[in-house]
Amino acid sequence: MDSAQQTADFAANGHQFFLPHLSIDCVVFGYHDHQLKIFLVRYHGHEAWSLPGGFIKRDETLTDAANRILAEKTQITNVFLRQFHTFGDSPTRLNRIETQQIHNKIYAKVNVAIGEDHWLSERTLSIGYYALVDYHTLIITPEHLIEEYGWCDIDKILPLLFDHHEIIETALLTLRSQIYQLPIGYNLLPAKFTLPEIHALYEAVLGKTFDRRNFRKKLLTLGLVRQLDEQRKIGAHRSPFLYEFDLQNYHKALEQGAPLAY
Amino acid sequence: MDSAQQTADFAANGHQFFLPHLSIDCVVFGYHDHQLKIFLVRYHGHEAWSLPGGFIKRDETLTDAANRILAEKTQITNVFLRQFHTFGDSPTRLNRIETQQIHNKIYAKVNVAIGEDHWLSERTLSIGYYALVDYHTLIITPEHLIEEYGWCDIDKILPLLFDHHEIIETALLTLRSQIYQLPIGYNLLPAKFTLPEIHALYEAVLGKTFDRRNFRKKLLTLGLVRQLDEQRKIGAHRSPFLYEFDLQNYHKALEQGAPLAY
DNA sequence: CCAAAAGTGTTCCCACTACACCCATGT
DNA sequence: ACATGGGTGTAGTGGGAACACTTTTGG
Repeated sequence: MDSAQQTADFAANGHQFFLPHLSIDCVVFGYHDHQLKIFLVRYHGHEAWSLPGGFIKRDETLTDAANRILAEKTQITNVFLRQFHTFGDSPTRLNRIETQQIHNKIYAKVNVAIGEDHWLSERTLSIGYYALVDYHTLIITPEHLIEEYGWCDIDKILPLLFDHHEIIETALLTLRSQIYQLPIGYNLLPAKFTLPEIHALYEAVLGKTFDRRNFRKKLLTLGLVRQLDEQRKIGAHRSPFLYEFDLQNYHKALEQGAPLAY
Repeated sequence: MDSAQQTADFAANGHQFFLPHLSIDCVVFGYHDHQLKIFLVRYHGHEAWSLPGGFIKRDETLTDAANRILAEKTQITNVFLRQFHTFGDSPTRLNRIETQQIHNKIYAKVNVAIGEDHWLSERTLSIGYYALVDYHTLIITPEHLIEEYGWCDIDKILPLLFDHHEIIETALLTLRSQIYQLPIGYNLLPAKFTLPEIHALYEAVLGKTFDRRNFRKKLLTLGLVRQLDEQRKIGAHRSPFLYEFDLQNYHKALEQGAPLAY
């Protein structure tokens, strides 16, 4: 956990180590209980929530920065992480006073006043990345300024700071359009999963329903999954078979594009 | 045309009006003579060519900046212009000395020395936009520092500064993948065009061949084009029919996505 | 035995594919 | 007449879509 001192240092000297005017925001998608979810944080001094994000070090590549920021906030590494859009149109981001006030409230926690000329008050464009992670493997590294964090259902997104609503909206559209060209699932499901599980995942992500039989046929035809000889006990009902991804075919599909479209 | 004085002023004071660390580069696609082409410029002091680009004003939205930069360089407005990726991984861009030297050579033309601490020597990420324009409507506004400019065949791209090769490569991949979801053509062809023309355009963009009959069938089935009652005289051969886009269906397809895939 | 969830096969149809001959025009 | 390029139709097939009953399991 960052100490108050470290946090205050960042506000005072961060501009020496990080590029100003640019940030990275991560839309972390998880999946649980038939619902697509997004990981959000709430900073001190605000009712509104935010996407986890950070700044780019002056001597670090953009890709490295995105992975580092995600790892810092969630301890997740080696994850599906993709840039999807850069945001620089929002009126809030153009307004220095608004930007200053937002940061000022946050840093009040460590008794740092963010003035109008502070580097954090300057206009900042945000480079959006989205990640697909296993809902369960998320380990949070609480930062000093974060009061609360958690998963939020995709259809019950709370009020957000800046243009984070637009960023989530765009990320979701990107995810939905890329799912037609790329297989997903490997990053959102446990290693072994049942057909109803991956079926419900696709329905949750795309927001529509698919025929069970056709869905299975398609996955097997594409060779994306392999049926195992095991079943899962789910209590009072028939035991579903377990499946696993065929990683060879999966990665081939990732590279070449393999529509799982209906 | 920018005067030498204005250009020198930009180098000296540009950082007051523009955001540092960020630029916009435009990949302008045109189409002519069965070839997909890209508009390139060559700066003073360099053999290598560059994409037309520029900086974002401090009080201007990102979208406005992209349109302004394209308009400044090419006089083109109201064009299909889309952000596709932000580049920040290239070693050249991380290397301050290389960046300084490149700018130094350019600005030698106006007798401005770019030092190691000059704002133009700082690390800059580039936001890539691609545009589709009519090859013939391009009117160049020669800038003081530009020695040469012109269209370059997509498969004969010359040596380029920075990571512009990677930017073009990514733009082309984006164009090719989006053509499967979005109709193009309206921005690359004259208002009235023949079937062989749009057919050859698709072949040039996607780098493969399509059956003439199936291609026409698909376009008409989708309702993207309308056959007109006119023909074009093309000299010693049979006169082809003219077609025009059905803008209503065209825009519907742009919003909803309409694969023109084979 | 009942409720809840999972497993499974067939038919239809449309859209993609492949394919070749005739027509118009200018020289 | 001929060379060049443009126009046009049909038949086959494979993949997506629609559709309902049976099996398992625990209570």
